[in-house]
Amino acid sequence: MYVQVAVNLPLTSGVFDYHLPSELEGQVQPGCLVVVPFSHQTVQGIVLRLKESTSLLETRPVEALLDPQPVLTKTQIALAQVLAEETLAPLASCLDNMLPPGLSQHADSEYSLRSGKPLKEEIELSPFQRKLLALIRERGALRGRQIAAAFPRREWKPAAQSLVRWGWLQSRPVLPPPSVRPRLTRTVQLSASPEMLEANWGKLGRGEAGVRRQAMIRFLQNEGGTADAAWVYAASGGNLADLKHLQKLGLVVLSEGEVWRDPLESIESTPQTPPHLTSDQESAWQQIKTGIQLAIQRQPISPFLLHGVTGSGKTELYLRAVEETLRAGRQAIVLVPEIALTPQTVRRFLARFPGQVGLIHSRLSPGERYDTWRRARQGLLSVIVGPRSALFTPLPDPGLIVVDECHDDSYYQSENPPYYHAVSAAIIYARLASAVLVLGSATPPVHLTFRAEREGWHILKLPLRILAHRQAVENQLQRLAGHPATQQGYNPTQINQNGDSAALPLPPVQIVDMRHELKMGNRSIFSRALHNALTQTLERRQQAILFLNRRGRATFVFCRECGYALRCPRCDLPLTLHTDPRGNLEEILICHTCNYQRKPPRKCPECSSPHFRMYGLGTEKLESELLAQFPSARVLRWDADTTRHKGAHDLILSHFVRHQADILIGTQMLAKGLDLPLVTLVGVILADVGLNFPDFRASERTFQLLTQVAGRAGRSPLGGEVILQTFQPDHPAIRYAAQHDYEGFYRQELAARQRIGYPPFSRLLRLTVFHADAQVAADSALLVTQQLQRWIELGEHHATEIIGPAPCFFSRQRGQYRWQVILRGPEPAEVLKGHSPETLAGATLHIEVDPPNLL
DNA sequence: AGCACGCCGACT
DNA sequence: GTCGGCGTGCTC
Repeated sequence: MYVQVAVNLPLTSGVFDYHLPSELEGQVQPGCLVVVPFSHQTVQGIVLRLKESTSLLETRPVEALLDPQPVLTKTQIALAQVLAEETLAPLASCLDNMLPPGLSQHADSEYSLRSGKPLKEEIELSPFQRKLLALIRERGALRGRQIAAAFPRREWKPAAQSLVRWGWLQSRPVLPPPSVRPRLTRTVQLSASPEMLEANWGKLGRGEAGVRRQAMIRFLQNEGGTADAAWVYAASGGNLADLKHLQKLGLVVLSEGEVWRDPLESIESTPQTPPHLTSDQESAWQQIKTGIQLAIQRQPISPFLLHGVTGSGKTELYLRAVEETLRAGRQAIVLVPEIALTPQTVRRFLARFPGQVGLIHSRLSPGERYDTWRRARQGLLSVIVGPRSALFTPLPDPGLIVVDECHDDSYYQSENPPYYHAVSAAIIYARLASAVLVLGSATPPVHLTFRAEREGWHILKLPLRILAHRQAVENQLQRLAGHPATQQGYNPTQINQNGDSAALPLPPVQIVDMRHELKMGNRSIFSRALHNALTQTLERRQQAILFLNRRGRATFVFCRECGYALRCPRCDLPLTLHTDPRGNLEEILICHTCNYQRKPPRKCPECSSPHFRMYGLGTEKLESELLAQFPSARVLRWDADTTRHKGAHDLILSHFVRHQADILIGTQMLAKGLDLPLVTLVGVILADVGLNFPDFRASERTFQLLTQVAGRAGRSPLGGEVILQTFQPDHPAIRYAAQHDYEGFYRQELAARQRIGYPPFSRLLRLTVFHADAQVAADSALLVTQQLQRWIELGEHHATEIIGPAPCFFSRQRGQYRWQVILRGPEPAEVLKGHSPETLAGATLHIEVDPPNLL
């Protein structure tokens, strides 16, 4: 019997045949994690399939089976194969990505000191070589991973290899065992009759040991005969040696049982009865329900795009869909952007399906993660809630996949291969598993709506916000009664009664033209309108949110009088201000897509204003300005800087929800699904920030963000308003967001994309070159571009064009300079078929298919 | 990921 | 002449 194995080496796409030794015959199935010899090393691998025969003359044997059960289902293997093809990532990286951290291990080398006389004196070694030698002298034999950890971001390999060559060190290949294991507990059972105990009492031992062992027996008698060993130790002061002694006397039986590490064990959840649906929800629900029933009969179901405004009750539909799926004996996966930012959604799943939910998040220990994964594999968990990686939980028969807030950036994996989008992966997985896919968002990505229209997906709409159900409305009013916040601003006629529930209009949005403010002599970052609204909010003792999307480097060049931002004549994307890379200390404007360059103009080309300059503003500056103008306000800042520590999210949010602060300043975290009842004012300090990012989706992202942020206001009977400050009040992203008009934005954005030939009217492939040396990065990018040019000509891919090379917008990350080349066309990945550009750059190269941004 | 193989330039 | 640089290709 032979097996086809994908070996776990990051850069191998190939599969290899091995034979099964007789002791493993019958044990190994597709999806099993095995250890195989590979060249001179030993590596992990995944069995893809069993084979009766092989075309090879000779095969090597599978060395070991690491888990008696398959670690991947057949559907997952199929998913990995499709994913590898579509993302141009090695198959090994796709398979590895599906295993829980700690289970999969990569082959490594272990370096240790070597006896005998080295070929070179110690003085002749380089300083770093001596440092490495000292480390191994101090700590003994070390694996490559450990050395890498000791010298972060340092090229240690050449030094280690030199030391091996000179005879100072020796290396041997090793494969570490999985670092996660099932946790076992020892249990003790009293196995002797009272008479037998009596007879053996004298043999328990003298002195303290005897006392301890007697205490053990008494404790077990009290416990009814059986107990956890840990409890026995605690009650008696004894240890394992004592128990072993008792076992020898035949008084107790020791056994080992497996326990699950369950992070949700201590969370109490109150089961909740499902609320009634509004008529919109009801009609959407009927369609999803039909889909789930058809999926049970293994009929192919096209995805559901659930477009529901903030607070329209999408989560209730997810809950019902899960319920229906579980009823059919299948399981469900619910993807959420980030657990820390969506605690309210997560809590509802825990409450509705007590004991059946497995929650995955970054704070889980590897052991907890592993156990959640194993319980899912066993069919002991039916609902998995988590981030994009939760999609790869080995459920036996997933019947439903929900992607909540499917527009969220965190669904894209950009750190390591495979570079994939969880929505694209979910579409593939749902098809392979005959599962229903529900993609929910208040602002579905343009390309998804486009695809939904063209491919005939089910588009479900929830255009109305649910205030709450009648009882909840009344409870809330009662709770707020007497609170100063309710004295003004509550207008009951705003609430439209609709059957059993109430719908609430979306909050009115006022656009404030900051150019006009400047003309009127107001140079503050607060417009007069926002200043007044803040004053009123504070007087009424209500709460406000101030939003400033200062993501990364949000400095850009535009005219403060007319709002004009200089754009690239070739790409129609905003130019970014830099110091000249040629090192002459001059400032220069660069297009981060095609590398067009020009000098910054002294005055605005549009209106000749001299106020044409770089503009930078962050949340910190905003906080100090706010405190200067409203000294009595209690201000909280919620951004990446203030949430570094564990639990910071919860702390800041609960502080604000309990009204221990009046104003919450934040970045895009504020756009997630928060329900903050007392917030009546949302102020967007500068809506333009994201607009001027040099990216084809800048406008879309700005629209999404503004729409989501505006949705935070007025979610209670108190009502609410949104003030949106901007230098470009006529920009479609801002205009349509202010009108809560998704359809309008979608149509105009689609037209704009078609004009400039960007997705969904073309596909993009991005090659990003990284190197610590700026010159090397630039040179390799050019080399890559020339090679692409040749491949395009050779393969006659005339529909594919090359854009760039150009430095990336974030031109330096973690000390590495970044350059990019874009391929654009109907199928740009075709150009790379049969080639491997990774090997020609002299620098690290990342290849992304359908990159969600070009920053 | 390693490591052998192989083809060029700088030393004995 | 050889030692060693790292580009290329292979590992069932």
